[in-house]
Amino acid sequence: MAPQVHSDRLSLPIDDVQEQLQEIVADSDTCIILGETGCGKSTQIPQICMNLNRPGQIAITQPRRVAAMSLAMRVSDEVRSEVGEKVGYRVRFDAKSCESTRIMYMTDGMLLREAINDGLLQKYSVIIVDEAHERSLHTDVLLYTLRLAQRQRRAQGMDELKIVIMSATMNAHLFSTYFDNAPIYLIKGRTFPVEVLYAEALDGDGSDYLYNVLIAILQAHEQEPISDDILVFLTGREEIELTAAKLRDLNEKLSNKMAVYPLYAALKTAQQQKVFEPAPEGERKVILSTNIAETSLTIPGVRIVIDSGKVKLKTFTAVDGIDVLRVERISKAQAAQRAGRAGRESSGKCYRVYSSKDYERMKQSSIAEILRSNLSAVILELISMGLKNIKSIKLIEQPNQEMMDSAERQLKGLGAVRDSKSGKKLHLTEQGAIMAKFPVEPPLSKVLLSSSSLQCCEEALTVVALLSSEELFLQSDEDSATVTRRKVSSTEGDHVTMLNAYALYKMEKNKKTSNKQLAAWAHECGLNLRALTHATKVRKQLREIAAKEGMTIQSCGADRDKLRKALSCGLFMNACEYDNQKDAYRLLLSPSTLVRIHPSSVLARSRPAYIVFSQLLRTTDLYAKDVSVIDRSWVETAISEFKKRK
DNA sequence: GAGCACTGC
Repeated sequence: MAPQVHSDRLSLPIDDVQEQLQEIVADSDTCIILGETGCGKSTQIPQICMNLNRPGQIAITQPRRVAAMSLAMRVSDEVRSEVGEKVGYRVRFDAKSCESTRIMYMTDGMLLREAINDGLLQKYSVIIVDEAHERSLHTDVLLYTLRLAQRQRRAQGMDELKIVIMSATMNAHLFSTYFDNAPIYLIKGRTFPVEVLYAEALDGDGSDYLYNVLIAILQAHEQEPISDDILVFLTGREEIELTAAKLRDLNEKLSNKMAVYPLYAALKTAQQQKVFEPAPEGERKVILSTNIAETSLTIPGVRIVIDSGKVKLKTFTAVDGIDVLRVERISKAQAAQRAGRAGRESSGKCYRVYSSKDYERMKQSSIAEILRSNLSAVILELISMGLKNIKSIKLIEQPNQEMMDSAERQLKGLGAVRDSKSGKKLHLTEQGAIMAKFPVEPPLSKVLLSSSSLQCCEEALTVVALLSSEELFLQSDEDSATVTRRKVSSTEGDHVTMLNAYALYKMEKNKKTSNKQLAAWAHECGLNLRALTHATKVRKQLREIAAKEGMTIQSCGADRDKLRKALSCGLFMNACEYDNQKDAYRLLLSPSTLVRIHPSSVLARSRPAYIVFSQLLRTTDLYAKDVSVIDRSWVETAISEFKKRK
């Protein structure tokens, strides 16, 4: 029986194939469903699965929170119940569900967390992985754990775990191969044609793309109907603000005006929301965006896309353990995704600010996140799920051996895992088991763990929560911000400075000022309120885990040495010694690496003999971010033991 | 004295 289609929802391409889909899902333990944006798969497939009437919940995962929540609301409407009843959602810090919830929308990271407690995912009969083509780190790791869970449940004669993978029509063979040649079913999409135009004259010229993009904007503005909004893809905040300023200048001389809107994640929420408002009468909306507009935000009214062909990408290099952030060429798949943003509501146009030959030279698809990330958290999670032999890990695309070794080395150094007597297997240590419970990078879990015995857990929780959030201090020229910065600054380093700023925020919040007043206060102080509220939630979650794991939660009061000792325990691999001759720092574990303190640090102008930092990033130079002064003796033992093992 | 793309637990 085909599910009932309510008359108050618009017809979808998927409606014509409901019965075939139900058959496919019923007949195969794993299947791949391909469909372009707008075909209705994210709302309809879970309902089709529900009609199979199997016991257990149906989970459908999304890479982003907002998508999980809004899809749950839409489908609740369709089945005529309130969110949290038949259809619910679960994301970090927020959930709506009850005993009788059948369909659960959730982030893939959330399901992965659940898998740490129950590797067999027994409460679910069907798990649908949506947007699998995005290949987020969480999606890829989840696919691996699902494959394991399905096999183990089968081997133990338990209820079958049905897996449905949903993806756009790219690299489908990867998913199919990974799941024993699972059948692929294609749903036709409903998108509008987008005309693609190349800048052939720019063949091979990558030198001044920003200037070329500016010209393309002006050209499009001159030629295209004024009612068509323009979405421009650039790489980062700095060039977006620069281009915005130039366009506003040029505007003075134009008869048809442009309304320019910058758009990037670090932008204040209120300013982000401006892109959804209509432009002033008679003006054309021009949105200058990072790739936040590629998937996370859809802006209505866009009919013209201008694509720089560039993206800023972070890549982890295993040999030296350094994250590199740099501007790179996008892939063909990414170019298609960007162009597609012009055809959401009607036909559109995409100006590519590069030649068709340059396009041909692009990679077919982008390098998946799992191939360019530090894998220590992933490996720790898998080991805590019961995996003993990390050589047996088979991800959908396998990171190279250096990446795996680097993760193993880091985890051993932190005391989270150790070799078995035979040397073939890895054992989770007692510490490691607790570390895996915290949703933070392993070095930071180690900081938390160490803080328990060093009697400074309250402080460590705050610092780790802040390190898991956005940048705390905003760049601000206002005097009031400089005053605040000076007030909270500590000669002990950035971590204690963050702690002081957080204390200031808590004091202000206790005055019970309204949210509006709090925002005004934060702006005045040059503090990022979004970071502070997020850190507050993270801190609460971490504190609950710490309590549950039986850790001692105490405050060190004014004795911040204890906090810096705890930081040293988790971050000892990032300990540095000052080199007078080079006027730079050398990593104790890799003395040939020269590091500088990032100019945003409170220690940028001082030269303490020994430091630890929480992040190393190569941009124009190799910079240590979030730096604390330490005593060499605090890291001595850990360093020498690490060297011995090597 | 330089700027951190984007998600997520």
